[in-house]
Amino acid sequence: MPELPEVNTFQQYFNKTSLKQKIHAVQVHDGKIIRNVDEDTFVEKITNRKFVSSYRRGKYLFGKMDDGNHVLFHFGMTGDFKYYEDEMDQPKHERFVFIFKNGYRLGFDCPRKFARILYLEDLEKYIEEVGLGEDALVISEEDFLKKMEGKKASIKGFLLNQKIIAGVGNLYADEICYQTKIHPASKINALKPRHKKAIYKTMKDILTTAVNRTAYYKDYPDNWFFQWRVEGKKAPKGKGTVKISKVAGRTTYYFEHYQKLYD
DNA sequence: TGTGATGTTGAATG
DNA sequence: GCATTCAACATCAC
Repeated sequence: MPELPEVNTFQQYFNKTSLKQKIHAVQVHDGKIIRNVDEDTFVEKITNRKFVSSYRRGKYLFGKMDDGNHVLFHFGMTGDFKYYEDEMDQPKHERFVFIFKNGYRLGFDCPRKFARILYLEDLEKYIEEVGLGEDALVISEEDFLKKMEGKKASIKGFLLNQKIIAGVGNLYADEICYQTKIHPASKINALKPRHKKAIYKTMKDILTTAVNRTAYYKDYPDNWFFQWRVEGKKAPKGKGTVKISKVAGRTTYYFEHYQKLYD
């Protein structure tokens, strides 16, 4: 489930469990998700190092090691960390694991192998190459509005584009559209300034709330859209029923008439 | 059994 | 060249 709030929770978990401990060994069970170096290099570069800090930008989490190099964790759709001691607790789809000197392990679990792990010697260069946008919780309103200038794409496509702003994924994009009463297929160039400002503010509010609640869906406010992600489900107060369609190539849920289409 | 799923990429399209 | 869309990636659950 890793969008910005989830990755933020992973980061806290990583910081709490895995910083400042010497990495005694690295075991790779399936090297396919390590994208830029081979397994042996990965193991060699990380063994005997320790993580000293972490940096999150959007859905990307960078672990900084004591030699200044980084490991990038991108969780794809199903990536997850698990810190454990007993080998019996190894997650089912663990792809690699860091074994610390104290005997504990940080496993990287990922059923679908959409995650990508990179060993990086130049963090800035990598971010530049990928063209990764500013973090959705960091970007200023001014910059956000500037990014919208001249864009004709759907608002949902805009929010999902990690090169523009980093961190919003499919579920939170739908949530933002719902809370601003804007149809996700609305064109950016058809939106009024007040709509654009509302989208910015709502995005920040939603992400901040989600982060504060550790991305735990069950703790989200009752009036959020998450619970309505069921096609045909009836909503109270004349919002109609939930519609499902494809916008920007992704499955999209919304209230057809309640959320106005600007085209 | 077939279909689609919280993400990203590079190729294809307009 | 630019902005945008789409199929592909690998596996599991319904």
